[in-house]
Amino acid sequence: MLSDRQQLILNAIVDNYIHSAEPVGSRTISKREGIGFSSATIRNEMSDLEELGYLEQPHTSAGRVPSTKGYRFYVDNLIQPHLLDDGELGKLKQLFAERILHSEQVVEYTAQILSQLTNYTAVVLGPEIFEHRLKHIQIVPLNEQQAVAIVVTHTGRVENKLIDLPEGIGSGEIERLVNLLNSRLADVPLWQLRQRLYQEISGEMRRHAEQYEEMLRVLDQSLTQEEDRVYLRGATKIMNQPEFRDVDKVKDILELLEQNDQLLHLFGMPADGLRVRIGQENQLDAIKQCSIITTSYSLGGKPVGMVGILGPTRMEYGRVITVLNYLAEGLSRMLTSQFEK
Amino acid sequence: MLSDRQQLILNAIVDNYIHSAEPVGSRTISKREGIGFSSATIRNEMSDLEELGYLEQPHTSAGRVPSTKGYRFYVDNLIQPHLLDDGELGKLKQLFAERILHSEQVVEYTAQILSQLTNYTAVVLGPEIFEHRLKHIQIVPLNEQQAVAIVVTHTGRVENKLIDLPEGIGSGEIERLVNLLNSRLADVPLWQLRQRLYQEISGEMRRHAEQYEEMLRVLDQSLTQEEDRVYLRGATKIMNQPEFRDVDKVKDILELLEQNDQLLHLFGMPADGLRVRIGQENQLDAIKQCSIITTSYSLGGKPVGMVGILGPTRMEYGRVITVLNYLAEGLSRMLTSQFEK
DNA sequence: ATTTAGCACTCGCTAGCATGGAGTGCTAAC
DNA sequence: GTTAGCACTCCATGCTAGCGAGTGCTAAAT
Repeated sequence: MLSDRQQLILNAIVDNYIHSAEPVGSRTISKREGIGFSSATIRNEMSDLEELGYLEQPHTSAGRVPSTKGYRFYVDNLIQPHLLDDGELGKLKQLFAERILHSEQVVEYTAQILSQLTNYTAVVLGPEIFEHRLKHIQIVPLNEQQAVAIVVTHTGRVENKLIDLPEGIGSGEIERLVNLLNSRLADVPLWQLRQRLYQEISGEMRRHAEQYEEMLRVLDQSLTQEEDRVYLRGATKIMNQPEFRDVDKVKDILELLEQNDQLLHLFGMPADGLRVRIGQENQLDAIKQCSIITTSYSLGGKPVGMVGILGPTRMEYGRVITVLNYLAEGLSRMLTSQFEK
Repeated sequence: MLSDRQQLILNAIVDNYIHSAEPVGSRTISKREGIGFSSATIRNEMSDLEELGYLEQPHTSAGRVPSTKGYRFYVDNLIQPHLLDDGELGKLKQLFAERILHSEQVVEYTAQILSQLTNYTAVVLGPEIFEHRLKHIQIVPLNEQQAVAIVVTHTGRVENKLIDLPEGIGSGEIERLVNLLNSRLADVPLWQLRQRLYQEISGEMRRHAEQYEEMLRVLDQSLTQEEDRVYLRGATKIMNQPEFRDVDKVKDILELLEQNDQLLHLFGMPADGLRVRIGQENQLDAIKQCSIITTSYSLGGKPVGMVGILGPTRMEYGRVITVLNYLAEGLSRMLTSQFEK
């Protein structure tokens, strides 16, 4: 375990490096407020910290830079709560003040504001809607062969999909089907829909089994359009960082961000709650010099979506975590209130 | 006007520069197939072409590079039709073979393929739907105050919007309203909808004027969500170009591409048909070293959307134009057939 | 009159070298 | 245990020389 003084020095080094982006030397630290030691003492401690793996030296006779392990210790033990100023708080509060908006739109704005406020790349995953309850099903025939199937949830979310109509089905039959489905399946949570659909159609409607199959497939698909849930904002912010003045590095990262499925993978949730992945801890080579911070927002205590930040390892962890927590809480509150209606 | 030989040489220089990205010297040209002159002769011609403004010299004792005026002449007079190979044609044909897809999805894939095939950034604007005819209107109440308004067009496009319900309106009334609207407004093109809505409600329903106002506003808005029509793919491709190895240049461009409204402005249509904007011809500083090629696709002869490419001024104009034309034609055909159903 | 060979000249690019400065590591003194 | 002092390392910067690609001009060739 690190001594108090080692922690003090490590903290100072990380703080300094986060803001200067330059390797920090012993003299810089010894001059800092709250550090009462000479540069020589600091040098000795730095040497120890390097040996322990918390610091790295780009080359002999350069200052020290935190290693992944160093950042990890900083994030886990040293980080201090960051207070938001009035301007920041104002922006955040405003976001949740809008009343007539689909939850998807709020999520989109969240990504926007998150990126603006932190100056890093923001990724937000829209809420999974399995908990949403069915409000209305509609099938609108377009011609003899095709129709649009529409599902409305009680939160006002609308999903639609083009479907093939079974041969020879009449508009009357479609209407009967829709009425049946609406009367039997109203208020059923979407995740139960599939199962319930099978139950309900066991009776009189059995003879049209194939068309229900089609319906099932459509509903299934319209509820699992995961890719559309990814909102990415401020992808170019990474270029503001001095350590990313190299096109090749930036290119790898931006190419990654262009792929929705990769984003879903990077920011998708195994864990709920705050999660910080620092530099080398990331699997993908392209972002081994980046950190990803994510946290989940929830609906009735159950995590349904994610807000996250991608930035350089040299990131303002304290600030970002504060903002993320604030937004996740806000989204959770908003979703929950929308749900109780 | 340029002499035949000057045109021949200009053509050779542009072709060479497009592929090498290096200033081209007189010897390079004199060695080319089909050019029977010594480097000294070429040098004299180059000197003339520079004086006329078609070429530029990065510095004395460097080769020549086409100026904007040079590219312009090349595009307008020298470009030769480019033939697509089997692999490219296959990809293109496959795109339009899918049957059960919303036109929006086809447009999205178009952007993808366009970028893949050209290795430049692709922008496609989804079709304006003012010509689409109304198939179905639905209002689904969520609670006492809110409802979702849904508009389905005869092409299967679905638009929806959360709306506030007028105080004290009953579900019976809503149903009557929806039935009325559907019976009176079916098959009306969306651009007439607003006007027709006013006509139809003149009679018995007049007393609920405010709620129709609300409806009107909603329909209006849901039909003018222009920003959502922009599909951008391959934004990072610009980084493959040797002249964009500088983060600052790339940053300006990518920041521009992040803004949907700017894209709409850059690729939006004043003109129908092919349009090439080369380098300095562009208004925005960020893309003064880029070229934008756009063409429109249409529905029944009337342009409704755009496909476009953004690349370096040193772009493979011939190839890009061929691919763009092919895709625009394909989209037009697809839309038109979808419309006739 | 046009084309071409020849040659001096220009200019960017690279390698090599000296210099300065920031920072370390070690040692000896406090 | 802490600190002052000092030699040492290594990067960054600036300078210079040499190289090479390419030009522009002139004079000779067609």
